[in-house]
Amino acid sequence: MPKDNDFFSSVYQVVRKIPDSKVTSYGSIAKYLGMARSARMVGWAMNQAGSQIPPVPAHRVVNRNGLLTGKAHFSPPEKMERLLKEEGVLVKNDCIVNFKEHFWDVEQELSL
DNA sequence: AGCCTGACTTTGT
DNA sequence: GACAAAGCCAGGC
Repeated sequence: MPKDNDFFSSVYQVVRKIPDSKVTSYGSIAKYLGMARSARMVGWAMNQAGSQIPPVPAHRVVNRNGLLTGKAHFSPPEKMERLLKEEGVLVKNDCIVNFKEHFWDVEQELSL
């Protein structure tokens, strides 16, 4: 799957560029890649993130509401918010506190 | 081929 | 402000 791998690789690269204590949304990544209407594909890509080398910090990717929608897909679901807390991101009730402050806009940070 | 599901987002009621 | 529906692409059955 070389062709599709390119899209996934792009997602992984962007996610890896996310600095500590920062998070982003699937939509931002998708839009940056030109698939603004396919945020789900980003999530699907994250599904393979665990199989990628090096591993992708998928815990820094959340939905538009700052909700840890993908935490259930982690090895232990608690690992996601634990990692976020370790990086300085407060998580409460599976939601990121001060999400907009921790939000890392791909298009903005990468100077699109 | 057809239908259903999914780590999303936006819009309309 | 909350809930429902639609749009989107890919994969599994």
